Amino acid sequence: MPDPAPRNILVAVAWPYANGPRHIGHVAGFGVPADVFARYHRLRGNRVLMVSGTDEHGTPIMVAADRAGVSPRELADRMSAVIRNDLRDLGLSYDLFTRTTTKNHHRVTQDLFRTLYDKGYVLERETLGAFSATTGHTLPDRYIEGTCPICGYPEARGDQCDNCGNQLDPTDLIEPRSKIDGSPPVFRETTHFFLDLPAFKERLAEWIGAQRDWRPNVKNFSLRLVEDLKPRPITRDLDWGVRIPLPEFEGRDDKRIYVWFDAVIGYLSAAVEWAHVTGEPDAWRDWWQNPEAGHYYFMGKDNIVFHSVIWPSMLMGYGAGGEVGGGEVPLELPDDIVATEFLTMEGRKFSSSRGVVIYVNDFLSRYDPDPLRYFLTIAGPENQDTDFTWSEFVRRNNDELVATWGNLVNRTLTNAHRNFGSVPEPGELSEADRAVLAEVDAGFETVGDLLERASFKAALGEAMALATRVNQYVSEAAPWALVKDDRQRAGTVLFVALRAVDSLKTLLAPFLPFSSQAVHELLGYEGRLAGPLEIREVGADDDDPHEVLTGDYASSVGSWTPSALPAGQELREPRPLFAKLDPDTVVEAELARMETAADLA
RNA sequence: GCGCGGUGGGGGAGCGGCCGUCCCCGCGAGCCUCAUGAGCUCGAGACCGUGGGUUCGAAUCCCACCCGCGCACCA
Repeated sequence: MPDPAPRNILVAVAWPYANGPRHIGHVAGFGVPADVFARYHRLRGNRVLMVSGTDEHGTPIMVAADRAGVSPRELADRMSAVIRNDLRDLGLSYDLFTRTTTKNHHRVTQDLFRTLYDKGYVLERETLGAFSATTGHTLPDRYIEGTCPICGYPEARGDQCDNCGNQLDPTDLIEPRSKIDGSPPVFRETTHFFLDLPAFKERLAEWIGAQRDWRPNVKNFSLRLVEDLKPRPITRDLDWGVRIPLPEFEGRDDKRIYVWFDAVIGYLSAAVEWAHVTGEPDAWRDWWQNPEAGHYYFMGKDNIVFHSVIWPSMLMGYGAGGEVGGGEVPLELPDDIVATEFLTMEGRKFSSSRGVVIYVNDFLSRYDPDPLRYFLTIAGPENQDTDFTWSEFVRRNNDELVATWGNLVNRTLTNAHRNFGSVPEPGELSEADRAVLAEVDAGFETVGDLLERASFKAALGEAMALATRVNQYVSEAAPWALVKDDRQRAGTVLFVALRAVDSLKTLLAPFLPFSSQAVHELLGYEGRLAGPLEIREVGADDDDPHEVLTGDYASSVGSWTPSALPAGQELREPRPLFAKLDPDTVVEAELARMETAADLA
């Protein structure tokens, strides 16, 4: 297929909040789909910039820090490192995974705030706020509980009563108390800045209405939100967050920018930081100020509003303006907002506090990353909520990954390695030989088209169907029988099968990067398909040293093409790609582990 | 109230005629034996949530109801 000119693709991945380790539901939502998409586009020859980082400001981190007896900064440092390691171990190929506590991020956030303020999109309003009596900080509604004035339920939250379902205001609660320390909250007038969302209503409605490719849930939900927009606060009474860049707030420790506001700006600030780190400080503009670039955002469905309404409003309001933008070309709006539904755990909602959870690092301490990536793609919540069960995980691993793909690789390589030692020299190809190769080659088109459209489940299913197709070919051609009396023909069949496996390795590489690398090596290639990922320290020149997750993926760029495996290439000693799991022991052990955690919680 | 969904035993796709069709499993039978007891072939199994309607024709469009999930000042 003729390749069009390379496109610049921004893969903007939701920022995991650093108040604790992330669980597999989180990475099912933002991480794995985004990584599959980014890896595919690199293979396709496009210039990918995949950015994200840990989201480290706000009340929940202060609360968690308090509980742990450390400062917010210390807690954020600790959790950021844990999350960074988890994402690396899962093989999420960020070009830059940074943090919101960097100088660069604060600078970019302040520029956005300042510019929106100067252009009149920031309003100042008096509101009645709830404060912790002990710390004086803003107490978010969900951290206040008390007796519901409607149904008398004693543990109603400040925003809603879980018993009768009515929306509440924290001032409605009878005997309100802080969920953090039990003290009664103090209500008082406070001044905050608000983002004037209604100012963008018409432009948002027109822009969202014109979208053709968004998933229906995202588009309809967003259109509905736009009908009823209210100004939204962008500051809080805290001392942990980005400082408000206005003269009257200089040196003041009582107000900060609201964490959600700085978190969404991370997509931009991380791109700016990436450009700085790579030594081409303006390179980020190739994505952000380039109308030809594609901007793709990945998140769980609970985050849609920020990406389809609020962040676009901020971008529209900022326009070309500000110190960072430079005043000439407006910043690009999202092209697609890929929101994933929710994953549940053995029929229950994930809940860290109730022990219904499986953390990424815990999972990866016992199982390999590719089976998890496989499960989360083939059985994940792409279009509707789905349930993670251990028995289904084991089944998918054993009956699909091991039996179809792992076995194909193993039987093909074993036959070839044992009988020939290297890729056999083929004779003339038969019709069946050419047919199977043509079908696999066509996969680069079909799987690629599905990936373009973010249909990950279908794309992986298609690639797996091709593996089944090659299994059929191998069964029919039976090279193990041929080798006894027609060595030439056996060699031809194995040559065809090896080429098919080599192509499938590429087709599966976005989904299963670790095992595709293994196949690459077994086939006798040197070097890496992509990566490796690395954690390294940057920012020393800016007096702001911090660790980031990054990697060099240049080797994979443009290799989305059918195999050209040369005859004569030495094969390595085959070994199984995936571990088969014992259903009984795994399911029993994991369910017991979950029950123990739930009992402790 | 609004949005998304409800498809053989499990999980999904299909979203006006080719459809009760397709995919991954499970189940039954057979073939093969190179391969991690893996692979290949054939078969049984469904009132497409329920009730209405539109249409020459509906899983697919409309209405009502039932069930599940979600719904911004939480991050």
